[in-house]
Amino acid sequence: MSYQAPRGTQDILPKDIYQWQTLEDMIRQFCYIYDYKEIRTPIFEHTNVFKRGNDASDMVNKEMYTFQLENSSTSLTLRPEMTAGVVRSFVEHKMYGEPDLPAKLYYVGEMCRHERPQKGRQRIFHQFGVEVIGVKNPLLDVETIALGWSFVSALGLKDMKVLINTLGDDESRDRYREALRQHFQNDIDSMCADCRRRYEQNPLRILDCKVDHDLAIMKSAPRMKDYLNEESKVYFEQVLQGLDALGIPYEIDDRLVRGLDYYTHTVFEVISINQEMGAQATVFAGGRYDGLVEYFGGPQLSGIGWAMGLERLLIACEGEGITIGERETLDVYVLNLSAETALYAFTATTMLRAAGYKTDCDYQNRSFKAQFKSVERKGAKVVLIIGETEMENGQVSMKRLRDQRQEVVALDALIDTMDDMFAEHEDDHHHLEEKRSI
RNA sequence: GCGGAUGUGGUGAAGUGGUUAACACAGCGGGUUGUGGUCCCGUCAUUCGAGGGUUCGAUCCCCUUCGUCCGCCCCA
Repeated sequence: MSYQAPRGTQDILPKDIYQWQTLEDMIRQFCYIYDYKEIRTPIFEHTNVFKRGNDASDMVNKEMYTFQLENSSTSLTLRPEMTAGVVRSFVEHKMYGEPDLPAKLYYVGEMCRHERPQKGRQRIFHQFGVEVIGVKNPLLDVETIALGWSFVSALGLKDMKVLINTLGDDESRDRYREALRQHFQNDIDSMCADCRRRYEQNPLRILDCKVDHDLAIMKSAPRMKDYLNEESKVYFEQVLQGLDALGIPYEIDDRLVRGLDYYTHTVFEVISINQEMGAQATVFAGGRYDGLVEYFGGPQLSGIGWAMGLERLLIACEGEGITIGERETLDVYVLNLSAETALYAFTATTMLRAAGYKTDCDYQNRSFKAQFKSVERKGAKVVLIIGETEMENGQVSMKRLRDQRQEVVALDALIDTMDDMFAEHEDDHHHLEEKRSI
């Protein structure tokens, strides 16, 4: 093999595409009901859209596909996430000036991160996500979570868990970060290398260290909730009350801090506890961001959003034995018996297609047997058999697979006969209506 | 970025330093010159991820490289 797709990327082949199409259809239906509008932003942005001065996350600092064209001084980056691009767009198009805020947006698209691939982690992967920007109301935190939760529930996923926490506002978080630094100050040198790094970059992440998890110093570490100011505390309580009211189960996890630097207040992570998930169990996750709109030059408006890894969602579905979408079938297969009748058969095929019947035929002059196997593989409901006799008489032989009924009809009467035949059976009829309505 | 496993036809897989690379499924052809799903027969990898090296000779030994899988890290 001389050419292969780059590491961590994959082709989604026709045999699997129905899953993706079904998933995307469902996503659009859900967002339609919640009155969220789709937004499509560029697949690359100016690097500084993602790389913002204070950002210490690995995603931004180590995993971005950043490039610069030879005769240009502009640095561009393939998007590793959508939130930054969406907020940039929100500000650039002054959506904050539109009536009926908040802007309720959703997207589906591929993201690029230069990570080491493993189960549930690829270099190009698909995310479905929502962003609600312009109004700060705990009910919107609840609404976004509810949208995602009802979506995964509608798919039939049961092994799901909502973990939630609050980081408070900037003031609360700064005070907490300082408290953590002081707490670990004397012991940090004896802790693991990762923790020493986190101590500098993001002390909050020390708390979910797996290596040093059992140290006494961990257990005695200060808790976020003790550093929340009144406003932050009330906000979080209102979010939880909303979730209670909707009957969405959750666990408060005060070690949940999230990796992206822009989060404030609510942060959450919805994980699958299914065995098949491997090490990457987070299906969708997100939080509120108070400072981003302003960062991009807009007014001081808050937003909330989450992103869902669609490959991970499919793994979770597979783990729970959920199949998405149905096998495609064919209305008619046109079986041609000789090279001499090929054009006649092709004409019949074209007539059926023009009438809205999903039709395919043979292009290889294969044997009767081989063609009939195609009929089965493709799940055709009706097979048209065309040989020299039919052609000479301007007819076709039409066989309905359901009851093996076969008749010879004039080519001119083919479509009428098909319509009658399909109308007899309710499922077939339904199928026909669907086709006709296109 | 670190660690471990792995790579033979469309698929699932045997295999050995020595000339024709098992077997099964799928495909295709035929038995049944025009009615399938069963059965029978035939056919189907100058080639063992790629590139180099050792050797009289390498799919099997060595090196490099690429991909895949799993874990760490990180994240969706």
